Amino acid sequence: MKQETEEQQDFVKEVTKMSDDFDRWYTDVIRKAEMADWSGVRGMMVVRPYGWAMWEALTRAFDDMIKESGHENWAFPLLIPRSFLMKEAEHIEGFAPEVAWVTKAGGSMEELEEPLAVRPTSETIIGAIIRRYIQSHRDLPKLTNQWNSVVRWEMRSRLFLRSREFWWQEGHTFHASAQEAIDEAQLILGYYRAIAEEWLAVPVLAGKKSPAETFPGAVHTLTIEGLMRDGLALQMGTSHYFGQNFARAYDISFTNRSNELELCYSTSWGMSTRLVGALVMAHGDDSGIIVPPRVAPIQVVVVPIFRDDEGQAKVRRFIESWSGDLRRAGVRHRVDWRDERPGDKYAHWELKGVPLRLNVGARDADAGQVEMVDRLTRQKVAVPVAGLADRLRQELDGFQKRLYLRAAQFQRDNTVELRSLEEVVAHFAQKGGFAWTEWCGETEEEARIKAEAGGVTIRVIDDQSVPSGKCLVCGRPAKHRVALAKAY
RNA sequence: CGGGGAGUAGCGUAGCCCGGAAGCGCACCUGGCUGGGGGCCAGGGGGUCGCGGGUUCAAAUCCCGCCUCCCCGACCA
Repeated sequence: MKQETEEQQDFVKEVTKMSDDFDRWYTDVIRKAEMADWSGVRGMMVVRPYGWAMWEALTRAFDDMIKESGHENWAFPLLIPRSFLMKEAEHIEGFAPEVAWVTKAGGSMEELEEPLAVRPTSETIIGAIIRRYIQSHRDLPKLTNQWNSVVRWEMRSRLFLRSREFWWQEGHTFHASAQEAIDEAQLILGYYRAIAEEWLAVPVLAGKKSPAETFPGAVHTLTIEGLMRDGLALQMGTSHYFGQNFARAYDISFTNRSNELELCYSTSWGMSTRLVGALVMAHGDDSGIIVPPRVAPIQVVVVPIFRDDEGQAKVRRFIESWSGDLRRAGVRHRVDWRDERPGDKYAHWELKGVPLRLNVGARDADAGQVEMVDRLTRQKVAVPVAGLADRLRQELDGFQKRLYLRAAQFQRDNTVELRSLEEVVAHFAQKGGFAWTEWCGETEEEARIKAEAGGVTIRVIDDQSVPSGKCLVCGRPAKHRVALAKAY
């Protein structure tokens, strides 16, 4: 009895193993890595510096991309009058269940004349406002974006993946032609793909969503879907083409070259702090998370090893002789001078997913080298300090690539080709991952898949390839090649 | 929002059934030995037992209400 208790206590000290309980592992690791926490306000998270820094890396990367293609950042109101929100019927119907309302305000809690919605997304308020700035085709395209947080009254929350408040960017663009807007949505999807694959090292499937999964009010929705290590898919960014739906609802029109009044074509697109959760779930292992170098707040951690004051001074001088080079070379690094044992520090930084660790002791100082340990392979190699900064940059680059290849291999290993609903049901009863198949395009058939295969949905439609076979459900000629998965 | 479980020091928990001095492990502080993969010894500090009310001589423990968290569903970036 006593032993059992001690074992349990020993166990809880550690992070839950990923293979034992993925959900518990996920929460444990995010909290122990000091990325985020629950706040005490139901469903609302606090993002801690280590997690926020990863989001910041993504925001900088994406902000650069959209600025390059002419987008501008705006700030639009947090609160949206009910009347604004109500104008696009399909849109409000889609969001109604998860909107939080402000109905009272001021010291005496006076009832407001008109309830204000806390934005769940800003199509409506931006639509209502942007019309003032658009008169002529010369005012188009209007390419807006804002970095903000939004509130959705979710019933069930998970750190980063689903919280009642989350941080994101929402882009909203207005164009003079349908084709231009369609191209815009596609352009942004490409950016999201780059963020996922080149920055987060997560390979994704990209394509259209099925009508049932299309954003409320959109003509079509584009998505990128990544695969997490538990076999569930995760939507990592979406881009919507609205046609003239929102322009019609909000009367956003312009005078075209022929001096006729015409409704704008619009898009919207977003990626959120969910991506930080994606990084955790796509790369983590039993030791903790693994952060892709390009978004890592700390790319290289230096662990000094010494016995006494004299040894410490020696190691310190040695580290100082090259750490300036790392800084100048843009290698984000930290020297861990905490008064802990080396083994403690190793475990600590592995949990936090720092890609490279340099162990540096007196012997290394004498030899003019450091011991470099890789978070992925755990292999230790001696590296001379001459040219260290360049070497580390190469290593980080290689690490980023290996991390991507590892995730790509995982995706390949967990992707199958299926032909019938029976096969789908049988497959997803056993495993996760993606399953390519062909579908007739009917919403009822899609609903049957979801119902019979326990929540399996169409994640993406691959419009590039032409289907040759029959619908997996009804057997009629297929219209689309689609990837199925269980998803978050 | 429906069904189930839980909230005791920073973290993880015992105690609750059967009311009667709030304990343990980790973390933290001090000193010492240590130091190349989670080390050891000694001493020490830290608690509105989630919040509010009730029952009782007495409540962490029983009763009522609320808040928060976890799991399962329906909803979802």
